[in-house]
Amino acid sequence: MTLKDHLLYKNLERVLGDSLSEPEFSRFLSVFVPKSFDRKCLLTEEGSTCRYVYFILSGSACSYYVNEEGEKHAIQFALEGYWITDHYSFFSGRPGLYTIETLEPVDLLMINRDNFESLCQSSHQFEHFFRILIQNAFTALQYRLAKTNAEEAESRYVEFAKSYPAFVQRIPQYLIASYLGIKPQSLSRIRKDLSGKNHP
Amino acid sequence: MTLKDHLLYKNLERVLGDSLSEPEFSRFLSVFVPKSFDRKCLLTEEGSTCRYVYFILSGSACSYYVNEEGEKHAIQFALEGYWITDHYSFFSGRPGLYTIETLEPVDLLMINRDNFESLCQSSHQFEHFFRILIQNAFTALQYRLAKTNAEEAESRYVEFAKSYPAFVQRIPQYLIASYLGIKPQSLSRIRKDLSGKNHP
DNA sequence: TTCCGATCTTCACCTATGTGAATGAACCCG
DNA sequence: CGGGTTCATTCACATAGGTGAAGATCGGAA
Repeated sequence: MTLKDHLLYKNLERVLGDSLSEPEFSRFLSVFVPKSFDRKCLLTEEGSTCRYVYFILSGSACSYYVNEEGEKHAIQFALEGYWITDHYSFFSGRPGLYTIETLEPVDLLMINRDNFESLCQSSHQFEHFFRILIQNAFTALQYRLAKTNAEEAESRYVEFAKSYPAFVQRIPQYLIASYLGIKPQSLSRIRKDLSGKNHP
Repeated sequence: MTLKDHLLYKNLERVLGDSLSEPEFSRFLSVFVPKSFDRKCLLTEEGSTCRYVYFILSGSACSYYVNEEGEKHAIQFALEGYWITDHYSFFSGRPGLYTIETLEPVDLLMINRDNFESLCQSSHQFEHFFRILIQNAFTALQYRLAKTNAEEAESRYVEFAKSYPAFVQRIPQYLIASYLGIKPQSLSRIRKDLSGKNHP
């Protein structure tokens, strides 16, 4: 089990290739703090500043927006190997818009704003990594929004289930429903209709 | 009229501050190609690779997704001082998902992928700029998606009109409707209801 | 094992938004 | 000018998805 087997190393390697030296990665890793949480813990809460970016090593978490009716609307799901934070709050320092909650017991690595910005300032390579990371996230989010506005709930669910089968297994359906912009009862109805279509 | 009055300089300055020297900016500017378009020109088209990132100097443009029914769904509007591209296609080199069309006659600057990537590789400062740029775009997009899923059409329109009054002036309503995820007739109805509320 | 809270399903009914068509206003471009 | 195209508005009606309530299921805590 070397440094290069680290889940975080593999994550960086996917963008930086093998130009990432072990000592450099070691420096990168050293500014992250490891921590574990039970399920149903809040990593950050709407209204409070979100002080960390989290990298999930095991377990799962979810960020969500709560509207005036108190309904949770999932923004992002994170399994092992995923990054998650309240970008708005983390980068602006302002009170958070979203809440991040663990869905399963979680092991993670966290980095605060100062360390994040010094990593980026001290190393062009790390800044490049985070540029690509957020660029990919942006691309995926834009596609999701296009589909949300252009397609019906049923086809959004079908595409979601096909693209993220692991989420369907591990994330409660009422959160998946909110991620798709519908109510749990509607998702239930859609799944019933679909099972009828698959076994006619 | 010096270099520092350039709309693009001001755009960079907002992120980089005055650490951006004139010679550095000059080098940045030199890899952009200026071009003008009439209204209703396609800068890039669904199915073709999007070869450029565009920076609008004057006029307006819109990127949109076309679903199977042939309906246009606005992704982004761009006025002077805005950046626009098909991120997916530009960065992956794959056939585009979106179409970008000018809404008014446009003057713009365009940069291709090779020049974009060499700028980022040759200068930590420029890579930093684009990291922040996309990070801000991501943050705004995430908020928009949260609102799309959590709020009704009327309040989405009210917030949109308040946040982007210039868009309401210059962008056709059927595109604003599609941006909000509704039909033009529904936006028309919403505006009628709102005018009733404002003048009771 | 039993109980309790959390989640999922189903149903009957409701409403926000979609649909299709008709009309009129605005605006190019000849 | 003038006629065609594009866009906004309105209306009557249709429907996808929401609502509220009632059970059904299931897993964890005692």
